[in-house]
Amino acid sequence: MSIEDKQKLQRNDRVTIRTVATHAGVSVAAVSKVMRNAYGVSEGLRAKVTDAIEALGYRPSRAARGLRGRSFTIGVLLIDIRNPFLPEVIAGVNAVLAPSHYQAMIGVSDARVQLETSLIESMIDYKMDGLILVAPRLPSEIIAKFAVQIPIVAVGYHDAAATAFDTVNADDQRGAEIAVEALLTQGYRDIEMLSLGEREGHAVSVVRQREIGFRRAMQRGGLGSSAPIGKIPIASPKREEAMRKFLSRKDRPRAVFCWSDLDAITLLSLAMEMGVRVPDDLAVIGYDNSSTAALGLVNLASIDQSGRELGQVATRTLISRIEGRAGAEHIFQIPSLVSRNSLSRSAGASGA
Amino acid sequence: MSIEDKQKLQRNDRVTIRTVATHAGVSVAAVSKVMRNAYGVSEGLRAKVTDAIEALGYRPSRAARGLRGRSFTIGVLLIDIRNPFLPEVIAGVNAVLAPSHYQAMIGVSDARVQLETSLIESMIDYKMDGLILVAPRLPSEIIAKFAVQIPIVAVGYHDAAATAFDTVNADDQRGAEIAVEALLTQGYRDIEMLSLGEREGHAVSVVRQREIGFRRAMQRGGLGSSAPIGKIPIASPKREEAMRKFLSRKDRPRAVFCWSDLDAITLLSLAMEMGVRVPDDLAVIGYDNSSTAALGLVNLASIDQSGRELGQVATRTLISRIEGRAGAEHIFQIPSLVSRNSLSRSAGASGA
DNA sequence: CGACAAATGTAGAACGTTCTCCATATAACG
DNA sequence: CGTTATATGGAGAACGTTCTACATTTGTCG
Repeated sequence: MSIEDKQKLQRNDRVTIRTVATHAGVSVAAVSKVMRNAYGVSEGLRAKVTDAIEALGYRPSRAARGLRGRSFTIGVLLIDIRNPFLPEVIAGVNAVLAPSHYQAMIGVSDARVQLETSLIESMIDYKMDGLILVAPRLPSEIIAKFAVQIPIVAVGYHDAAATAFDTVNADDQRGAEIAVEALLTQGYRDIEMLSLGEREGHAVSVVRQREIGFRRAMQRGGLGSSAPIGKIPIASPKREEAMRKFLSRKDRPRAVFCWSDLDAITLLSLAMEMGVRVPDDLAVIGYDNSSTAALGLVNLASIDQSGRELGQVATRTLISRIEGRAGAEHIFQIPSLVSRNSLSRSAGASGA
Repeated sequence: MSIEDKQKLQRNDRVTIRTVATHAGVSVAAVSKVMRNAYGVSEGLRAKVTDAIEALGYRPSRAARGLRGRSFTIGVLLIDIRNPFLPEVIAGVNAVLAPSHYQAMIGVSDARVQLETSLIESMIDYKMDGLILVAPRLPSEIIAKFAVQIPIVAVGYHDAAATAFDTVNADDQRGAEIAVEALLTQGYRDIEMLSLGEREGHAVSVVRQREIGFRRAMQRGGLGSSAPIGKIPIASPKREEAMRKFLSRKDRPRAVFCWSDLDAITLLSLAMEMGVRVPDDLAVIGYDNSSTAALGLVNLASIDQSGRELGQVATRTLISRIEGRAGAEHIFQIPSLVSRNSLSRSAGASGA
């Protein structure tokens, strides 16, 4: 070590890998080896280095790491932070990551394709080790293009044909079927689905999948000819308006399946205001089994897809890919019905 | 440009600042100058460089940037992603950041001090340009220590004496006062607060502040001697249990102020189950004015503190500090009452 | 025309890691 | 003892930026 180096050490207070090396009386390369527990490190060396790290409170710079090797960070991209289902996914991700040396950084795209793209690029530019995209809006080819640069797992994105990236999904078709079957079992025949309007065209989207499942189950139940699907806009003023219109239709169905609890709960609320009794006049099933649905005040039957578990599985899948797995995996989880009063008075709060 | 450089360009496909420089026929330093729009760049040079960037689709590596200078990223630390108030703050942050060249990366600490610390350290190690901590659990001295290394703005953290970092808060004391005043105006005298139990001791926490405001307003109303504050645990089984116990007490108060909508809504729900009529038997005011509170089904009066605005203000404050402001700022916002049926039948859904 | 100032562009040293060789020490074997 | 394998540690070149110091050109003024 030269004299200039020593001087530098004095005035600059940041503890770097070099400080550790000096303190432990070993080379920089040795410290790096210990950090990454690479091959060729003796017990003695390891001990010396670990002690020095401890004593100095050394933390490797992620920026510098990213420049050369891995950054031990995985990026999570959320389409929207307001949908209460998504925080569940995050919780699952964090649960798996907590004991590891990885950390999650989250970006929120607010459903804007451009922001989504630029966030993904940023995460790549940070040299993150992998990405979990939750319900991305981007077309499959684009995601595949990014997947060349960084391991990617998409959650809530139905594209079992993708070869460049993995997908982890609840079986949304099956979920919708389960909802319809439950309504059929209760004796309902006059069933409609309320889906998400506007944009959101791709078949990859969970919403489309639920529509497909809805149609199939209706068909099986002998109601194929009339399986109407209404569209509810996302934006707030129009949204309530569309629901009010639905509720006041005189050919209003006897039962409705909503693509998300978000809509189902608002629908329940408006129904109460307008004097439509649930489930007597109208049975309602939602999707996601959000915590609000479980409230006694709301008591909404819903399809449970455990976002938490989805997050956990996605994280494990991503890590396995980071650590070398080739070949895409496409994982499905089977959702289940949580029966509550909005489906049938007798149902109570018992699970399915 | 040497021959080796040319060869490297061929096999390595990453577009770096060097690629751009070669393509534009200028130096690397020149490109960097244009990127940072630094002093000493002619129109001609700027044009050449911008064209090259455009043509090559160049994106600067954040990792490399972080190593030397700024990374144009700001970190946001959330204590919890499930409280629906927090996404609002994020929305505010993103709104301010969107038109700028900054981006937000979010970390979730799940209220665990250790995870919180390590996330802050990570963000520093990433050379992020600044941090927004939302309702951090860390003591002020620790935050101050971090603030030496990176500009910090704390949101929902009451420490107007802090000199090392800025704070942005809703005036939680005032919010609680407003709630009590509203109850007093409705003629209630028998008022209790339901606060957050367990941990969360510091006076910096919003919860403590609301307790202080509650006590003061009760005192002013001549009810100083009896301003009882109950504690509700966070964890789920005990939480409902405590609320049930509260609701079935025979000396149950006529009105209650809950520290958060989260609790108020569950309370409303249990009240319905147990046959306690709201507001006739029990008036309820919550805090945060979450979207669930606004549902007709719930109809919970609440104190609105606009998380969105808090996020916007915090972001602007942080940026001004990043760009050189010294001296701490401590900003307050005044919350307002949103009156709804849980306070008084006549209230309807009209604002305050 | 000479002297000085201002404007513009460049070279090259950081920044803090990782990781590929390479050097040395030790062990194993005939 | 010489040879070869193996285990251990180190030197030093990347990685892609930023930014200071300097060189060059152009402009201005007496």
